[in-house]
Amino acid sequence: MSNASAKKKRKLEETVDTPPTRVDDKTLVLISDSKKPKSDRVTKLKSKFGLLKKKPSDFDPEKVSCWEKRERVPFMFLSLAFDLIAAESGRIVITHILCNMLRTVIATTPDDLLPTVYLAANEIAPAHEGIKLGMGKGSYIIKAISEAFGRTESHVEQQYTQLGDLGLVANGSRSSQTMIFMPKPLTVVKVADTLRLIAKESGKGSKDKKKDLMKALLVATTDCEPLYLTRLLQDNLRLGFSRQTVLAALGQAAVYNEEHSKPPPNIKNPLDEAATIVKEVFSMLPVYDIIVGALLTSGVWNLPKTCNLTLGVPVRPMLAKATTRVDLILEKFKDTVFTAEYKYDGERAQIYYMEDGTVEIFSRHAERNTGKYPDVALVLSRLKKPTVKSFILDCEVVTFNREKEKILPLQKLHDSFEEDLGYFQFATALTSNDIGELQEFLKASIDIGCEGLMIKSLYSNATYEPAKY
DNA sequence: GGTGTCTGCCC
DNA sequence: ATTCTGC
DNA sequence: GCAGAATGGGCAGACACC
Repeated sequence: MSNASAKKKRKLEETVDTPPTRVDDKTLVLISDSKKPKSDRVTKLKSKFGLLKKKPSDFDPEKVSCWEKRERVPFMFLSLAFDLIAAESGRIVITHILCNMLRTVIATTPDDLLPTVYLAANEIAPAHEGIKLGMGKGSYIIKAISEAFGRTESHVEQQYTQLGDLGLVANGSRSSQTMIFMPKPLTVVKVADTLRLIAKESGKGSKDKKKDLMKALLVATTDCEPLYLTRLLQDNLRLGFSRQTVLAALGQAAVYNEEHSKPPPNIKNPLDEAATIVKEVFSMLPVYDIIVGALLTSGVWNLPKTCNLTLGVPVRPMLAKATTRVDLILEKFKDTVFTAEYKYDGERAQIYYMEDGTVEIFSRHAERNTGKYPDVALVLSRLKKPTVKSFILDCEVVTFNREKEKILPLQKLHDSFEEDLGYFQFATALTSNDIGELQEFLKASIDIGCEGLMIKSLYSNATYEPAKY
């Protein structure tokens, strides 16, 4: 994170406004409103939000919020929190800010916790639902910005090249413009909902509709909102934190707002523990909707009871670590039995077979690939032994020339499936700690077009650990 | 309807 | 996927 | 060692545009 210094610099640039450029004749030219009084609300919020930076133990949500209980959380509040984070580079402080921000939302308008979490993580829907904004980071957003703020596209583009951040361009464009009437303040839900609307738009003319929805949001922004809205639209918050940090902050926030249960007595550090729980739970069931819901109704400490591996919702697949030397493997696994499998050169596939016979296939990043491999789905239903009612497979899909190539043996430990050469096979594996054998095995894997070996411990620590991302 | 660009996803 | 950075 | 950010090659599907 080359952030600390770069960020500070950006902050400076940010205050250098773009000169009020002449605009194409169809657009109203507006006068700077920087002298005009801001709404009371905003001033009040701005005078208080620095409190978010306090250590969570010294923080009081009641002192920051300046909206009524159950009232929709202003997008300004989130933006100000982002602004505070922008000046920080250490993740501990960033987590505190996020934690306090989330606590404030829980304390005032718990219904808004879910959209707030989504925006903070810069996501719009569970990964496996495949709901994407679908307009990249450039051209269409540039269009929206130029239309919303009355600039020419080429002007925006030029500023973009100069500043290297469309968010700053948006901020600059906005601040030298004034509104005929104050727009209705944006709320967190409004932004989150609109992002979904943008994502849902598809087909002919959809790009324009997406652009218009963005424009409508941009037009309603003030202060630092254009910056963060733009970055949210670009799917690139650039604040030095990401999902893991949000999850940790969510867990910590829940500890402070815990009404449901006290931390179990044997827990040393409830904050760390809660953060870990939320992160782990998310890796098993990556759906904020369920986790946030469970968190609010029954608390963090009960999360693991309600949020579990769910058929049809892809877990984050366990990842491998790369190494280039076989001897290092022996060193690492010296006290345990391990196996080496060919590392097939294909695509990761996580396959769910539900009790009703339906099949879902997901990619490494939880994209729904069910329709991509119809043959795989069919073949598994066929080769599954009748006693097996449901299953989850984590495997590699490869293309296979059935005429020329043939892949060999099968191991015995799997007795839930029949193998079928060229359709469904278990990885070629060797269980050995003989360096010579391993070297040879590695070479053999490369010879048939694999990428190397996968090493897996078989006894100690031999669990499936979802990836932490 | 064909072509070209954009976008996102795989590794 | 890899590579780099800060913590 | 971990989390986050930035980067690259290849490719396919979606959409815009002529």
